[in-house]
Amino acid sequence: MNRITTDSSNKCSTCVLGQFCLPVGLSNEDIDKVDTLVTEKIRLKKGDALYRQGEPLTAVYGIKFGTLKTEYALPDGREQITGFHLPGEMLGLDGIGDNHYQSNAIALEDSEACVVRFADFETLARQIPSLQQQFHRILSRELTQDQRHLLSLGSLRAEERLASFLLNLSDRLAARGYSPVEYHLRMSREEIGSYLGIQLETVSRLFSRFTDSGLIQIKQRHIKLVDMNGLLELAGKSSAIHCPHSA
Amino acid sequence: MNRITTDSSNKCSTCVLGQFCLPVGLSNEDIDKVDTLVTEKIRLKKGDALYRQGEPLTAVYGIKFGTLKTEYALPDGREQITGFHLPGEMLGLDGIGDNHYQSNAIALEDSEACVVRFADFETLARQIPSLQQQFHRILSRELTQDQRHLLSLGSLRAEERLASFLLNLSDRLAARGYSPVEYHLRMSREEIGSYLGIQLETVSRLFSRFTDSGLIQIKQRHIKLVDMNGLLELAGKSSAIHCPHSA
DNA sequence: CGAGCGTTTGAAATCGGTCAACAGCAGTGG
DNA sequence: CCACTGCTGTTGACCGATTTCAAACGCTCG
Repeated sequence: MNRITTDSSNKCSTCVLGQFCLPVGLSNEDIDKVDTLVTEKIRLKKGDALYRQGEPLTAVYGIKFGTLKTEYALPDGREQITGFHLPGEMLGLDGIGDNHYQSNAIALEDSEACVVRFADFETLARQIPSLQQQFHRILSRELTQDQRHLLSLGSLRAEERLASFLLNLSDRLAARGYSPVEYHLRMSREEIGSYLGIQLETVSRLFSRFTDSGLIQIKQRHIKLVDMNGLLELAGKSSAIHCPHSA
Repeated sequence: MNRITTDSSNKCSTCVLGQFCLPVGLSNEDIDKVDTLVTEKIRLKKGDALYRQGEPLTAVYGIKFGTLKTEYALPDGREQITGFHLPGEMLGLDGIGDNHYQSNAIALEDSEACVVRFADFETLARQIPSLQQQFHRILSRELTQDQRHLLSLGSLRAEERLASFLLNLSDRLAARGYSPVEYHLRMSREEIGSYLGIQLETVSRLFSRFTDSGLIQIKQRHIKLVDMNGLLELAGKSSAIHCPHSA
């Protein structure tokens, strides 16, 4: 991981991710102020940590590009992946509570994160109401996302969990301009399993089953959602656990 | 449920829950300002909803006394309880993201909640840095709490989940001045099961097993934690999923 | 006192986990 | 260019924790 200073071509004011990230709803003038806050970026290679459990919080982060996972590790070796994070999403928010990050954030591919120095950010948020509001919305949606995840782990069967996971990814990628039906899984079967509270073998078996049922095609980590309605019926026989999210 | 106007004897400035709620870290002068914001309370009878999924958000709430649960309902009838909430904790935060509450908040016993009109709150938070900071901390801790819950549902066995649930309650009650070893469960076996992602029969069986092992004594919903260390070992063979929380 | 939950307990069924073998592909170095 | 090695993913067989189904009990509240 290495820190780089943001050059002028690389500011929030020109970032296409503005619609997902902090600048939502800000005037150009206000975005310029945010630019003064975000003067640094961190480049991560696959496997690098953006931050680790226990480190003091100095900043929160916006993902510029790439994919990260956040995970909790238990002393006995087990670990739980609590989220996969795409460009425009914010990371490090769980560290605000006691000024130390609560989880590890690890890059699943080469990635880059914008550094938002948190103390400065709070000051600026007091001056720009819509920045403050957007930050509250982001935190709140993070809560909603986690609660949907809880619903998945607590109430759905393995099959349903995997289907809604695939649809959730699909939606989030689509919102970012990627194909909703065909994409690359940046995470291993084991990581998917951890996220969904099932074993990697079960993930693999389900992928095979979904393929046999004509729901998906999958080759390595390249997946194609063939029968969206079928997946929807599996996942959300119930509700749209996968749908809204980052606005 | 009925709304009542806060009388002067019932303000944040005199509330013993200040140490858990919004006023943490505020000067007396600033707390007075918060008082002007919280002019109303809602009294709930057991079973009443403080808010329901889909209702527009107008306020967030601080629990004055009582116990609430928050739950997600799936169209097919299944539901997931995402949290049990004690005095001093804030509710409704998941509604900030899109201005509509995402879950139902239901009283498990007669309870009372302080109404924090959200728009006014954001305005005041811009004027009082430590209020803003405390709000961020509360949101962030809520995230941490949910992530611990995810860890529980995703990585622990039924036995471990129940043990850490009991210890988590114990800690939170202790922080509020109640006995950490003996308390009243406000929720049914079914609600515990929903929260932990297991069936009510499993909860019941585990209580019996814990009793036989000399870990607890339980009569109806009155529970006594006899062997804390034993429970700790079960729950947190791994880590202290139950420990920190609301500061 | 009776109705109706909520809870306990047992027995049978099952989903998913565990263990194990193997296949596929990627990277390394001869 | 081709073994060699290691990691990731697939598949099978068996096992077991938890669920499901069912029956009975005992509070609690009208």
